[in-house]
Amino acid sequence: MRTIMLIDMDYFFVACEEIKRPELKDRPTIVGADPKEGRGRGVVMTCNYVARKLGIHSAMPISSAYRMAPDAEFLPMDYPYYERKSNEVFGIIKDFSEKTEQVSIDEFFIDVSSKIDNNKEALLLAGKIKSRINSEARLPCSVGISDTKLVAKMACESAKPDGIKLVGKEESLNFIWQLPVGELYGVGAKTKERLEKMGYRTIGDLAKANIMLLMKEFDSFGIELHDLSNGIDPREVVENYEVKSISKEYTFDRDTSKDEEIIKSIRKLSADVGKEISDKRLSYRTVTVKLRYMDFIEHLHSRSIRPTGKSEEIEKTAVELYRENVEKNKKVRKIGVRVSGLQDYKNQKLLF
DNA sequence: TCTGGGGTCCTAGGACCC
DNA sequence: TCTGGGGTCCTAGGACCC
Repeated sequence: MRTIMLIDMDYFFVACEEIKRPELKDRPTIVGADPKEGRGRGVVMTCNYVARKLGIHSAMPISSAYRMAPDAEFLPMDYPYYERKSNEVFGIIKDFSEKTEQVSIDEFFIDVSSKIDNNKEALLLAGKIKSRINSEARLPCSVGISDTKLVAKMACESAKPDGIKLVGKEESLNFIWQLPVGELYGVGAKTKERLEKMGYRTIGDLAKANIMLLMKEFDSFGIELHDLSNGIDPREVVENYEVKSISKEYTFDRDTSKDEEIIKSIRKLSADVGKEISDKRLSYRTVTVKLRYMDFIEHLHSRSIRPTGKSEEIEKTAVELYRENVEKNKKVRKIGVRVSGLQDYKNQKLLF
């Protein structure tokens, strides 16, 4: 029997800030875009539970949050700091098993099958991990435990905040079947809508659906939906080492069609991406420029070149792609630069 | 009311090669 | 009159996750 835990940090970015300034714990605190007196264009990344009580939540436009709580503490992202805290947490987790996986900056899987014999021991171990993260990294987290990644993840959701929830193999179907279909991992807004139109409201409805019908609507994704909704999820906990792409994006304060302004941003973004490429000693093959226009329509334009680690090539290619493709009659809202086709520069050198 | 930034994976058509 | 088949790479778009 497998036992997998998902450890998910509670309101991570703000919790990190609260370490530096404990007084924030009693105040609504938001990490995200600069609200600019309500004119800011970004969103809320995370907020603490004091802010949530006021109706604020992640992904909400920062201007709405500002309107709801103008006196809240609005903090900018300090990504390098959060990354350090994330690594600290991952280091603690790795003490408990060799089978670990970082899912995102604030989520980690750990397979503890070989460390425990029963549910009681699993809960005990989860408590130990949680309290070490609490005392050493000084951060709150929640833990979901089950025999699959899928159910561990969903159990964790219901454990939040600051909780531990174990869903045994026997109860796992009952547990997920009562949940709305949109809660299934991998089902987003679009798929949810299509599923509801087909008459499936809960994950249980989906589980009992005719697989042929699902395949007709979703092709191979239909099989996946059928499996997941029936608790079938053989995915292992595996640490994923290599990065596939690196990107930087920037949203203008106001939509613009000024070439100089846009190209200036492309240069800045290219330099930032280039810095990361050289810090990580990588080479890249493909440069992509992303343009989001004022109507929110997005276009990607990419070009593959000879593998290189040179920062200047990013800028040169990105500016070319922009000039060749930009739609002159529409203002640009957001610009992005991405590189992919990454390889260790060391290995790459052998090719020349 | 207005809608970020950083990622991953999948699909599909066309080019190109054998 | 009918115009291969398979594999891989490139580009673009879309859905999803945190």
